[in-house]
Amino acid sequence: MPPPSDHRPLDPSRFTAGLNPAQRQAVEHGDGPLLVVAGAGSGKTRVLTNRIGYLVATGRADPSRVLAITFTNKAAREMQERLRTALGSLAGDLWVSTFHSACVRMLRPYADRVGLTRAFAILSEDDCKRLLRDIADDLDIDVTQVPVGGAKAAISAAKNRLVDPRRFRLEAATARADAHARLYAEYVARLRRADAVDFDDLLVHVVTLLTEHDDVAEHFRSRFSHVLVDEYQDTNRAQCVIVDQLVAGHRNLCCVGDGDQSIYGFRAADVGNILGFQRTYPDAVTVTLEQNYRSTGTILEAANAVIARNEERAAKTLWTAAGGGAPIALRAADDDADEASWLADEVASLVARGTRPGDVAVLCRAKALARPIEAELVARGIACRTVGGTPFFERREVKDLVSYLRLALNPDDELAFRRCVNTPRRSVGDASVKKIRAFARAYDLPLSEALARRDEVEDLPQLASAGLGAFVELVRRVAEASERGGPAAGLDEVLADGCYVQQLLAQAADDEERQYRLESLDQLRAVASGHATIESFLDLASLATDADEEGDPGRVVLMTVHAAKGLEFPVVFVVGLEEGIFPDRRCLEAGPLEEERRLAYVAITRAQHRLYLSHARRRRVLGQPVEHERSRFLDDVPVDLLDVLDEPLAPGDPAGAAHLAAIRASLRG
DNA sequence: GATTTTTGGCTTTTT
DNA sequence: GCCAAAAATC
Repeated sequence: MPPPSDHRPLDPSRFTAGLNPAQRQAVEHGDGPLLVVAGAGSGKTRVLTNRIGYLVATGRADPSRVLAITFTNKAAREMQERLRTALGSLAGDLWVSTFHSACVRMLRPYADRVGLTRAFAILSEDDCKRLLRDIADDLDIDVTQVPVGGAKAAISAAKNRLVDPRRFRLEAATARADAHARLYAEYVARLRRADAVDFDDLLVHVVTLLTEHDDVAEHFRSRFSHVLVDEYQDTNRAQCVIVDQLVAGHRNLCCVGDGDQSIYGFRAADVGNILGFQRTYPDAVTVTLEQNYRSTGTILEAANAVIARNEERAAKTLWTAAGGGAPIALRAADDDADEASWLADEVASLVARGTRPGDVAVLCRAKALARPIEAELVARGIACRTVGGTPFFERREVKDLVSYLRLALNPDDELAFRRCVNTPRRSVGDASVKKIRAFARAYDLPLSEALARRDEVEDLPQLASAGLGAFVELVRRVAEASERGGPAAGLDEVLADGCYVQQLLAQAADDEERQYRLESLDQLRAVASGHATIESFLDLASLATDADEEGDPGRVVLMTVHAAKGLEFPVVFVVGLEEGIFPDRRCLEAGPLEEERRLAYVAITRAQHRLYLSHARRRRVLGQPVEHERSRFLDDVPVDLLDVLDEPLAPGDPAGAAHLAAIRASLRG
């Protein structure tokens, strides 16, 4: 007798209905490695989601043994939701998450294997840099010669390439690299001592678990029967090893990606992973999705023309069944202000003709380029929002309060301690903190122990000692309250006497800021109350980013091209298309521009119906106006696709300018 | 020890 | 041109 079931049996055909042959092949593929090379807008998310649904519906996979990896938390949430709709209650058991969240889940139970406790803290970028600054100080490294930002980037790249401090040191060829090597070694040691990890460690430690602890590796290999990875072109060495290790037994691996959209090389992403997939898995089936369902023929033709100039790529040409559509508007502005004002005019006119502001996106190479445009839109009363401001969990007031929870969980968390020990003020200044730290270091005591024995610290002012007493007591109460009522109760304990709020409001410049800060606190409390334990709340706080926020149909959205990856908009403006800006100056100096070109390709392929491109002859960079030629990527777009607004095709060529002016005059007349 | 002023560094891009 | 950290001052 078949087991009783609460829900109707799922019909697998619902996951293949309406697919084109290539999509269907990918969804129906049986066991073994599968690579889906999916051009922009070719329905790759749909394929991935339907494949999971199909595996479950045909009974080939138990949902609780499927691991799906996405690039952002938002993508994970969306896929989770789609699957929940399609699979009903069955979807609840699926693991859909980013690499980093999945690694946290895998690492916590086995933290002791890599020298951590289960309660290890995940440090933010800020915390890491602060730690590096301390280390540089102790090692007598001059941070004006070796900026910590650069050091952090170098260390991060090394970790993602699985280069340990020893090898890093051997490969260090310059004085700066040598300084980085010394910082790296000490940084790793201190993180471990602090029972803390940075983002990259999440991957590195899981690699260690999977390659050096056979029982753990075995556990996870049998834990998951199918592994699916989205945006595979942006995986790095560490992530690649994790995936390979996880599927080492069954080899049920499905990777989806597009080498042409690999834009995270600076974060150690390695296009080689996707280009070499077939070499790693010689029996892999490769399915290529070339039909685009997103953009007009004109937009696609422009995108193809731009990307075709790259040499390191798998040949692939997107096509669409849609018509040509409107030409691409190209605007040459005098300066950044002119560009902003033109853009605002265009948006206003689009909106007047019925376009919803939320259907319009403005994309730029770097965040700073969005500022003048945002200012202009606001001045014109056009609602907009910029993705990538200070993320919620990086806001001062949020970090202050989260630090209390971190300390409640781990009383030895020194970075959290320094952040909130004197916030609100309790007469424990820098000098007193230094004394405590020196004391702890001298006797090799953990922070909590040093605090308990603060009477033995020399020259600790009476006031500071009393303040520390009150502080330790408060943290104890926070821990207690959190134990009883979750992290929200812990936060309430911090806020109970009102000192923190009072000080926060006193420091605010105006009422608007006060309002904003109070809202942050409310939101934080709301988020915290959704978690039963400090641990789960802190994991979220460490891994959440503001790209996770939902769109608003009433607002034009401004963002970087990186932030726009995976999104689509009916109307797209790509601004700042200038040599030195896009492509970026450093990349121009660094050599081949393949990644910059891919970035341009990603930008163009976000557009569904209308695409606007612009560049400014003069632009303020770090305050000073700088002259820029227009971007080479503009010259790659076939002229017949363009509607040139106000611009001679060859800048600085008087004949060309006169020629076009004549054409325009004749058109007007 | 706290508050204000000054400097300096920085901008690619982010989980 | 902006922000954060160091220095100068109260």
